[in-house]
Amino acid sequence: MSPRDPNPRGARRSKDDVVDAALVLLDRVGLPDLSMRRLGEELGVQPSALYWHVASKQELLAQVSARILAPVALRDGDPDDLERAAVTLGRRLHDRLLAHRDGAEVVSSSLALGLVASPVHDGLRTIDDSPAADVVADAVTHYVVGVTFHDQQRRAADAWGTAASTVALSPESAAAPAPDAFEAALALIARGIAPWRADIGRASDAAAPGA
Amino acid sequence: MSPRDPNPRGARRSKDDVVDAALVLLDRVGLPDLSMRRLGEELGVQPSALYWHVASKQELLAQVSARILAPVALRDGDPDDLERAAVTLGRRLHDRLLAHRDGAEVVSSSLALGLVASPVHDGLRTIDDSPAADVVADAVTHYVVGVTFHDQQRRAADAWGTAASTVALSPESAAAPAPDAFEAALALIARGIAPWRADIGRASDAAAPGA
DNA sequence: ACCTGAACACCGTTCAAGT
DNA sequence: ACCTGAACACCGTTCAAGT
Repeated sequence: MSPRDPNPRGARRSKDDVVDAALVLLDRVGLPDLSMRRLGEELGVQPSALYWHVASKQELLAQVSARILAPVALRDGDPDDLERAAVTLGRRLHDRLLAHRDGAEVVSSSLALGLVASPVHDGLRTIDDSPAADVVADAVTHYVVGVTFHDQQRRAADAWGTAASTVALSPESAAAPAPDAFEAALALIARGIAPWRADIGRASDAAAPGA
Repeated sequence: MSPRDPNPRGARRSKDDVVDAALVLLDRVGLPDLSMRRLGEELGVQPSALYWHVASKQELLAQVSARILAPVALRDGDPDDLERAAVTLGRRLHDRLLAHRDGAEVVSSSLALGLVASPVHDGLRTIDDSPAADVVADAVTHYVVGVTFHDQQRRAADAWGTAASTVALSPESAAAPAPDAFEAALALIARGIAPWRADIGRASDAAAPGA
């Protein structure tokens, strides 16, 4: 019951245990309160012990990001044209980010640091190996992550009274677009970019001359 | 010359001085090293003195964000149709974020917390007061901020060797789209969404029944 | 009006040493 | 192989008190 010493006998932890605990703790306390010390406490271990399992907090968060993103991957039965696959992956990414507290912020920085692979890019590349796939993936990923990050931060701020400052807020906090606006924008981004295969980025070196 | 006591006589600081110094320090050391203690040192003042000028570090960063974003605003001579104005503002936002170290990260969180106004939203709303303007502004803002954040983080990581981990990187670090791809994507996002005025978000309450 | 000094309650990370 | 204990070098913020 007590948070200290939940593992009184030799029961050692694996790296997976550490990542699991981090994800659970993230959902309970949020990213700002997810510290190595707090996580150690949760696992009944000194903070320094965590550094046997992971090289740094950033690496730990990258593992957490990978867990969050795993179900986004393209699967059997998904559309196989660029435009519709982009919408499917974007919607799935959105769902996954919303499924965990501060999910968008955690994933955003792991993605930016290149410590986790982007499932949208990976998925769309299997459908279309032209540079257009990356451009669509960029647009969809940044839109979805941006909207979700904004949304989650606002919720957190509203919850803990940080709101009402420089910017005049409408009562409902003006936040994210309504669900149908999100869906519509996602579809339009994909529709706007996907069909456009002209020489987007001849800057890429001669990689796939045949395609 | 010495960083301590550059203000030996009574010379007191204004809030503007503090924000100015924060922006200069940001450019020199980057966001991770921009601490209240370091900033106090730079101003020849105890860290606690800063709290007379700003309520919190977050508020300080919001002021810094406002300075960064100020020149993005729509001005005379700018296009007055939604699609072209969106591209102009997006390009301008990109330039401003790139003009300061970690600009995208600083602005991103101030924007998400609602502590600074979005110049893209404000600008486009003067052109078109339908909900479509907000949807275009969302897409453009999140795309530009996302791409720039990604780009700046990768540069920083590459510079200080954090790269080469989980994800296989191409030698050139695969980073942001080539400049022309960025331009193209921005144009396509605007072109994809702007013309689409159908009932995006009837969720918004009856605000502008005539328009 | 603006600032000092001291304190509170924290951080991530390293590293010798233990089992 | 996995962990402890102690330390290093920091954080943001508060608050009485000074001028």
